[in-house]
Amino acid sequence: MSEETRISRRAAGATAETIRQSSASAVDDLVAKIRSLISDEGLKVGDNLPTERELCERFQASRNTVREAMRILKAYGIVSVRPKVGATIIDDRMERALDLFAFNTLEVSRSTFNDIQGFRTLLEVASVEELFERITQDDITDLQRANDEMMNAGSAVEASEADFRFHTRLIQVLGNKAILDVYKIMKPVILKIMVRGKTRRTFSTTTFSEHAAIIEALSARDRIAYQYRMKSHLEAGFPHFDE
Amino acid sequence: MSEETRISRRAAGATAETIRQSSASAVDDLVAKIRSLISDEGLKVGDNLPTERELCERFQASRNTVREAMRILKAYGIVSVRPKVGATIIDDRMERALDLFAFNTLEVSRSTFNDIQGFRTLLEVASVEELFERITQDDITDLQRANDEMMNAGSAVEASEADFRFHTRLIQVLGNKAILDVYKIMKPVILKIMVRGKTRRTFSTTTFSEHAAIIEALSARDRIAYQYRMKSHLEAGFPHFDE
DNA sequence: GATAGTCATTTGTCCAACAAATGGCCGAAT
DNA sequence: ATTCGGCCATTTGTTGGACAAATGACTATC
Repeated sequence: MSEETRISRRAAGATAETIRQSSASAVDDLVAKIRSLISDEGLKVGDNLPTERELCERFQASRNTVREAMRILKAYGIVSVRPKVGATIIDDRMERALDLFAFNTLEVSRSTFNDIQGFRTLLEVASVEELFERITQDDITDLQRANDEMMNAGSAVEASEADFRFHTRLIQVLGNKAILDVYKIMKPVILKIMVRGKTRRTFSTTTFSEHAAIIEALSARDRIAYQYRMKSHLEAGFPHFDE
Repeated sequence: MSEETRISRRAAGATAETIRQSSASAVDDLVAKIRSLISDEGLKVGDNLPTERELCERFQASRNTVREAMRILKAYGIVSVRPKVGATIIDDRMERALDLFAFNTLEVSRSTFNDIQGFRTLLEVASVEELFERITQDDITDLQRANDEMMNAGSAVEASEADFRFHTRLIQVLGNKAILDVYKIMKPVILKIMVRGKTRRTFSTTTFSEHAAIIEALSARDRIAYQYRMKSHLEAGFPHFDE
């Protein structure tokens, strides 16, 4: 490296130092600056940030620094970055916040079972009005397919995956991203609950007909039957968790 | 750059490709690998990760890739990085989850508002049976206290905190930890929704009487009145989010 | 008009160097 | 012997530059 280049680099560093908003690192400053940029320019979900190289110029930072800042914004669910397209503003903060809890899957205790199944009862049974208001024939077809896949699964684990897919598909009908995210986050625990005390055979007999009965109630637009059958279905695993 | 260096780089890239766990980016893979490392080695809070350069060697990645991965882990509240000391394992995930929404840059979008309030309607309105089954005089007393505190709050922010306390106390009646945790995670978003289009005065007039009416319905064990009033209360902020 | 190919742009990864921070070591002063 | 200050080695922080890979846009061809 030539001497003059080194000097100019040092000078650039000193300049950045004086401009620096806080005493934090250059990356953290950059995150703050990009945040300001978003609010100052009034950027909304769907809009694009400047390219990385433009951000380098604008804020006098190297591209690696910009990239580390972008990684933070990505981790926060603020932007989605794609090659050629650039950084698009999104709002996945809720999903990210919930993600943080999916890190550890501990043993499922009786009380955890009660809490999770109680939660699911609220989401899948108490939501009956919204559910019946929105459900279409396509939804019912998908539910039937998931149930068939569960019956034909090769193992208990595969079957429980299909079982979960059935319930997720039902939640999806509500059209509420926050609820769907929460449901997905609970997946590891729900899977554990599903396989507990069951064999591959149980899925293709008992569980399959319970699902079929639920689908039938949905088709017939029979709220009472739906609520009764879903509630019973969710309580079915209860005896396996006495502790 | 010499020709042989270029070739070796290309070869290294190919090797990484074959080893790569998923089809995701090298950084995402590295995050997964470091997480595996943490659980495989049984590392606990307070322990240190290998240095960045050691991670480079171990996982055949460049230092920039390692650093971007570390930024993600930092953003997730899994590690704390200090010069000379290195990356120490921490557990700030809960705190980080709450921080996510304090990220003021992004306004609460209309769709987020709809999702969150829809979720809350499910939790606070559709849970009416369970709620009325469990609620005691002590619960009602606490609700009244929270409502009084909201009226006497010194600022809109303080009032919204009390407002949130009121609703959290209600959720608490359900006795379901999973639901309560999820509600707490949503706190920052809910707070934003609460202050939207409101002044300190609004809290001590409109919001206060809405809460009072809800408490009255709870005391009178009037399910229908409770559901109607809570639903209206949750929908009150709706006009402020037309976009 | 549809389609396959190329081209340019943008992100993704790598490398090498130096700056800055800091824990630990060593020596001097008391 | 102990304490304090300064030096040193180690580690993270930042920079610049190069090339690979992905992909949207444009163009030529049929």
